[in-house]
Amino acid sequence: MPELPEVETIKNALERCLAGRTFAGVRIIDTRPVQRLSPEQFCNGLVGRRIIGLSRRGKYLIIGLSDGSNLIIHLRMTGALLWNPAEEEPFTRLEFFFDDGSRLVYTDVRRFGTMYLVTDPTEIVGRLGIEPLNGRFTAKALAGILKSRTIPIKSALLNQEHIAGIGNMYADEALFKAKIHPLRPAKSLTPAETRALHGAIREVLKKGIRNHGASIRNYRSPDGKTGTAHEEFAVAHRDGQPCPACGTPVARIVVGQRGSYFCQRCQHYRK
DNA sequence: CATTGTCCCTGGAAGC
DNA sequence: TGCTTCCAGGGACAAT
Repeated sequence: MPELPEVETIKNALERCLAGRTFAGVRIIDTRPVQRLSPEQFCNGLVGRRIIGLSRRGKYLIIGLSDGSNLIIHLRMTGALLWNPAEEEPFTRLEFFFDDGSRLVYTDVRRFGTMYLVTDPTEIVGRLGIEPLNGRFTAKALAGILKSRTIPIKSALLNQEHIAGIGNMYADEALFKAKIHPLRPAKSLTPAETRALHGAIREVLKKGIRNHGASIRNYRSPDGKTGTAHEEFAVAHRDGQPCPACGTPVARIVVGQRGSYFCQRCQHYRK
């Protein structure tokens, strides 16, 4: 499941592949991912445009084009972008062809992924909250986000309108690192806990990027490889395995309809 | 406004 | 072995 570190990894890899290339064609096998535009409008808007640069906002990948428009892609759960795959990829939904004969293949088993072609990116990403790796995301900023909210802290971290890019895996990892129970009301965190969580969020995301993302399910980087971040997860998707800190088996509960992994001992429910 | 619930989608796992 | 049912989950949207 691509979250911030996975999308950042994809962006970095695709930058090297795509920079300066011009779209020569688009093959839409499944129209579902293409939002707002007809397949014809989508193709016509891309063909002939050169790629200026790539960026990321939350879990969205933004590909800037020479005419000022932007191709914005969200991979949701199982979307993947593969650069010049050697073999035919299963679940291919769409293919982009470039002027030099290279191609970018979009696969998505569950067909939840979306793509947009817009002039103004804020149309799509304008509602997103603060970037957690931006310097403006301080412990104080986090405190401001949490102070009035009664929802479980885990749910608050997953709300993209508060903080952009944290998904299920990294929320669990950050809460473990800060020793906070996922069900604690967001507003109940002490200043010390808020500072710990702020640092933990930044650390787990940076570590995820260093390890080129986590491959819990279908995530692959554009070269087809899997990341290694999941190998160093403490609790995420590790129910029953020993907590790296105390050895207690990792527990799984459901918080806001999402499976949540944590250590009942290290993340004891206080207050 | 804040919060909760439903839906989308499909392969793989679990159950019978 | 083979069929059926359940589950995962980001985010849009509706309901409360």
